[in-house]
Amino acid sequence: MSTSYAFPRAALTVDCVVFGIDAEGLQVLLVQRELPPFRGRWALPGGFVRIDETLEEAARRELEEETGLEKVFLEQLYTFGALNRDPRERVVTVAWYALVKLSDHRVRAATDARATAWFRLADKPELAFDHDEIMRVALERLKGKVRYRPIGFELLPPRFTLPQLQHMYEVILGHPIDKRNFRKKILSMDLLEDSGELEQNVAHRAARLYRFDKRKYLQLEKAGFNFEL
Amino acid sequence: MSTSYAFPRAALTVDCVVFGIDAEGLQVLLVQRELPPFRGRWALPGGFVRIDETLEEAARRELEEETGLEKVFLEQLYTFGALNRDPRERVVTVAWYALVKLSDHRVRAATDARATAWFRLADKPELAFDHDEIMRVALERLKGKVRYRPIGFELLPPRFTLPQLQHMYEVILGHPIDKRNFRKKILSMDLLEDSGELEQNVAHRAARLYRFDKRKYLQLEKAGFNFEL
DNA sequence: CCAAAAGTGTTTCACGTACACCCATGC
DNA sequence: GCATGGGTGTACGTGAAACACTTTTGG
Repeated sequence: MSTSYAFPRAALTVDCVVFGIDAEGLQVLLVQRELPPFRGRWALPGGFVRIDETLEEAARRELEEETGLEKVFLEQLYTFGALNRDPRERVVTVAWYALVKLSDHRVRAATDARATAWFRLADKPELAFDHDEIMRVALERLKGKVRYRPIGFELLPPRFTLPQLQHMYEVILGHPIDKRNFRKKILSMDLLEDSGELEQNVAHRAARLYRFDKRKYLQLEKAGFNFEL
Repeated sequence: MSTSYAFPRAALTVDCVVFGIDAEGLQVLLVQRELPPFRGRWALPGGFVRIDETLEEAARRELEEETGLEKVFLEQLYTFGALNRDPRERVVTVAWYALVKLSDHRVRAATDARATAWFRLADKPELAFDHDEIMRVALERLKGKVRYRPIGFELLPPRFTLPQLQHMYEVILGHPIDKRNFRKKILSMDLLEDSGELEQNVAHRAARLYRFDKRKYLQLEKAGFNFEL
């Protein structure tokens, strides 16, 4: 590093890939651009990093401003710095991915009037900038990480059934899982607490509701335990 | 994103954690700072990103300028943006980690006269800025990734012995590995090509030299194969 | 011939995988 | 009573882990 830096500087932004899940599969939260470039196109929520906020603060602020989401699970994904990823000027973006409980956020609740919507991955439109590429990387990361870290629970409500949990893994990993083997494995980790209650309003036998015991997971992790599949 | 960006901008840098390995264990390549802040302290090689180069180009350029290293294995690590990580002003750094074949780079070969040196992880000095933190994250990443991606070969010469390979894993993972089980497993992957030649100048039975067959690995990977431990 | 490290097989046990039927509920 | 999905157990095979001695080479 040299002492001063009188050269032109790249602009710095954050962008967030927000995943949710429901019976139809994985969904992403997008916002519609009101201004050029890519006016009217859908894009990842995001924006410029202010000089007095950290990268994570910027990501959370933009999420809140553009989509109304707060206190979501958020992890840094990758930083994209291709020269012409923004047609206006040099912009480097630090991308993040977020996992939210879709049931809590079905309805738009942002403070401004910007259009935001959930899209199924399958019928998502072509996005502005290099946001399709960012989404691809985010999905890859999610697929990889969900198998060895218990982050999938962030996509489910606080109490969930084993079929819901299994469905979440099937959707993300992209292949069916044997029901008995899945239950055996996940229950053998001893990380799920039986809430004692049952699903309501289903037209068939009601499933038990479980809670993920994060406290116990963190203890086991310290002791060398590794969550897997 | 808004249209223009008249606000003060953070400066953007890259920093590289360069790992090498030898009989004594893992080593990191550091450069000594010639200018304030942290004048005289050791730091990760790195520097400002130019407006007309990508992040990876910047990382490779700085590596070459400061340490003479070229064409090394390089992957993005994480982007650090704490508010006061640089005492002068707001600086966001995109950190990378590199794996090099130490044997090729024992000797300093950079074009400028800056002091650079390899340090064993154990007796590395306290670094400038938040570079200790960056190194910690890099080491964690290396430990995690070496088990499920064949990146460890980047630390070894093109032809290496099985004891060398095993030693590399023992050093990075931090625990001893059973020789017979290790050989059985690594050879069963069918990714090592026997060069037909033997180690030279050793005071004991010479070991066979193998090559990692990257071509075959890439094929198998496409077919769904997963490297593991 | 001694030191030092390379190389080699087998047994055991745990875990992953495959697989089919009964149960509870709402309509 | 029937449709729908929830819930359960076992047998088999593969692969991880534990473990000790012989071989080669240089000094």
